[in-house]
Amino acid sequence: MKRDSRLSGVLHILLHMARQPGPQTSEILARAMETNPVVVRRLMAGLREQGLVRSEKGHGGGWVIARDLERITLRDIYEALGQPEILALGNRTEAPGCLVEQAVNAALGSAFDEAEALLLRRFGEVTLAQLSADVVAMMPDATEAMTLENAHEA
Amino acid sequence: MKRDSRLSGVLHILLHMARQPGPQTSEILARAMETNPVVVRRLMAGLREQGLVRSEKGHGGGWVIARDLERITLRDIYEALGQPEILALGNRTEAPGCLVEQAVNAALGSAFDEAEALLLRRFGEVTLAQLSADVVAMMPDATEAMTLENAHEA
DNA sequence: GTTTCATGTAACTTCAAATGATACGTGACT
DNA sequence: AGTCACGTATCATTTGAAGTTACATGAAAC
Repeated sequence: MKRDSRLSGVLHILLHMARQPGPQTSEILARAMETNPVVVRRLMAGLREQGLVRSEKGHGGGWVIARDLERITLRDIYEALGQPEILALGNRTEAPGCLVEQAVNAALGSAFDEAEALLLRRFGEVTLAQLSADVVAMMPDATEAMTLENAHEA
Repeated sequence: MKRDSRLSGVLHILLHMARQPGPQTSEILARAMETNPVVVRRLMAGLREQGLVRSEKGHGGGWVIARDLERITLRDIYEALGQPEILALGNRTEAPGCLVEQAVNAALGSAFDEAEALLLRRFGEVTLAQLSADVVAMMPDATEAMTLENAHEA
């Protein structure tokens, strides 16, 4: 099964936006992601509804982050994406009549729930500001002037 | 995408087998699972290779559990299934050149790894014997004589 | 006001992997 | 020999993400 990379993708977009002043177009962001502008808009639509970003049409339009980076957690973003399925594993039947299957569901279900809860807790602890600082920390001095245009040329 | 229910399914099969003496055919087990005998054989193939179950052809043939229930953990079974993907979420690119994406991968990746490790640890702590005891504990006295044939009629 | 730019969205295609089903071969028991 | 049951290849179905095309809407530039 192909893994859902929407969270990964949208974080990539947001961190690039955070490093650039002014609005960024879907076109530019899509090039950075090596994908399609429509994919970018689709990803960002949920974030806009939650007030995390704003978009403007026409000349000089594009996307801007609408909240302090310190006040946006990965969990906020995850939820704005519509809370995609976290686990690839699941129970066969949700409400089985068979007692055996009920016992299986109970055992697996609690393990699944714990793993999901752990991940969501982690997401809630990480802000965009931290991630953005991580990027700077990873940069050799020479690349601190890295721009959106050359970031993906290597 | 649809969640992978192989672990759930194979546990259901094994617990039914544990409650019945003698070999069970794929045909019988498939009826209990409301699926196809071929699906059962496919699920069980990995378990056989790991020595968790044995199969015999011909008259009187079928599947039997080949190890003490106390000595089979959910993790053993998970691994016998070929260690299916646990998380539905993942990184967009595995080895990105872009520093921004590297930072995203590092942050998400460690959270993903922790969640997977938690689930695998849980799996390692649960044995088939415990699950089988859970089933009995869930049964009203009247149903303790439940058989494979009537377990799914309700 | 018309052109240009950029988003908003619907509709379609592609892709991957589990699941389901059919068919046929192999080996074992009667 | 015949029947039973597993072993396995092959194909169809299903589901949702991802990619693409097309066109409408609205804003700025001219």
